[in-house]
Amino acid sequence: MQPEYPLPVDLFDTLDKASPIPLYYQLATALEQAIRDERVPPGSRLENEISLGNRLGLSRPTVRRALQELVDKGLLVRRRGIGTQVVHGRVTRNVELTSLYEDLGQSGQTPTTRVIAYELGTADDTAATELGVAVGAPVLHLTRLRCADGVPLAVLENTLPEDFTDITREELEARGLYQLMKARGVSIRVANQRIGARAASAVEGELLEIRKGSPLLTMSRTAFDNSGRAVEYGQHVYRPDLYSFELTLVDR
Amino acid sequence: MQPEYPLPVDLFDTLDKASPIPLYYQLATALEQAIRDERVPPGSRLENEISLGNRLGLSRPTVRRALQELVDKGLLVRRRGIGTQVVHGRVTRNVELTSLYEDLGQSGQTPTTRVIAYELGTADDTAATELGVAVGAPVLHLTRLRCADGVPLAVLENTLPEDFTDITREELEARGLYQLMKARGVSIRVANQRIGARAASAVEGELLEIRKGSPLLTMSRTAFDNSGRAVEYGQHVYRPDLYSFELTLVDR
DNA sequence: CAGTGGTCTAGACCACGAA
DNA sequence: TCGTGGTCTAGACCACTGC
Repeated sequence: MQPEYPLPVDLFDTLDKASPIPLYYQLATALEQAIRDERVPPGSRLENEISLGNRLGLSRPTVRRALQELVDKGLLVRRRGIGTQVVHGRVTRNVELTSLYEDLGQSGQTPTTRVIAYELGTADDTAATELGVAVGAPVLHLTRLRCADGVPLAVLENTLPEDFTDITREELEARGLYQLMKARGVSIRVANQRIGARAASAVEGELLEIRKGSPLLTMSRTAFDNSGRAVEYGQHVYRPDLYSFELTLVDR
Repeated sequence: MQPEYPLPVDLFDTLDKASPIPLYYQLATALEQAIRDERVPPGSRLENEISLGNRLGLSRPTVRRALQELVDKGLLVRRRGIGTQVVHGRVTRNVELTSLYEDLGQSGQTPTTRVIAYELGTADDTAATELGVAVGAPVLHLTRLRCADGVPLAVLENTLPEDFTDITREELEARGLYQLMKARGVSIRVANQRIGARAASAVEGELLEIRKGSPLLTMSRTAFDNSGRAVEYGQHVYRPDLYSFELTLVDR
């Protein structure tokens, strides 16, 4: 069996039992950073959870919860009777429940938005089904062009329920949609997405500065807030040379 | 506050404490089925976890774990001080760690496979990086055409490490790759995927019976087994009119 | 056999939201 | 003030692995 890798104790000096941040989260974050920095090498076998808990002054369930977080992110692999190992190979980021606007900002690009259409209308069949409102109910229709460092990247079409009609064009050009919704006390908890591809229409080609008929990456999404209500339906298209989706799948 | 929805007790008659199947899993499965069948209506508020545990003869952590499974799947939403609610709106399936072959079978279609290329070769730069082997190391290169009910659906290119060279063309035409690997004692635990789009090449167009230059949905994936070793690198292209990816994102 | 992770219990205290 | 979920503890038994 592979010998266990002694986790540097100083990794966990940052654990603060008085902090409002949960202990399992503090531990998971510290360990994740150590793995990403390769201070804990790929493939190495970690110390068992009981002994780790003793060294850290944490109970076993707390340690387990921290490790499970990293298993779910695809960074660790555990086997009964064997132990816990760091996955070989590059660790990648993941599709998360963030907006494109924030994603771009975090990857060092400057996002800008142009509002193409902004209209109070009524829900068509698709929008009504996705948002769980009646056909013909008042909704807000948005079409935005999102650019990164000035290069057109995506056309974002969204339908929102009536209570977001106080969002202005100016706000939409300055911030991401999720930020604006959050500022109104609505935070997104769950989203169902479908990712596909199709050819660009003439209008899409013009907006994205590509030829009509070229491939587009498509994503349609319905998002729900923390009470389970549908608060957004979107149909987005992306330039595939500039954007793609990354995700990590874990068997559990 | 919304009144709580009394979970039908008979839903949980199937709980079997003697079964080797974990109790939290039995409960999660039973409840998921009840939600999908709308025996528990969308938006309804569930009974609190303590009382649920008492009624079922389970401890609170066990009940919590079952509920958390469904939160992670996007079926439930929980709020402190409020309670647990079923998400509104359609419940969708998810991208899971299964092969296309199994996916098609489960959705009632008949998958078939034609092996286009089968060669023992050496790892190029990309494959070596992804699989974590040396450049020039012996690997198995596969190209397969996957059809559903006789209609060409995807071209699957894969690179496997040396120890899978006993997989035959005949096996590949009869089963999915993951099934063959599992039969050899290798089960896939983690996979990193990137989903994008591009135009079809002439060869791809011919295989998939579409025009050269039409849009393709692309997926590249590196998969790891339960010891964290990379066991597969694949570059797949799909006909976007016949295939798309569904996923559920949850904020945690 | 000894060591590992997987499951389960019984209870405690806390933070948040609603009444 | 009360009920809810969120966190944490201390311990138990089991299943699987490798020696």
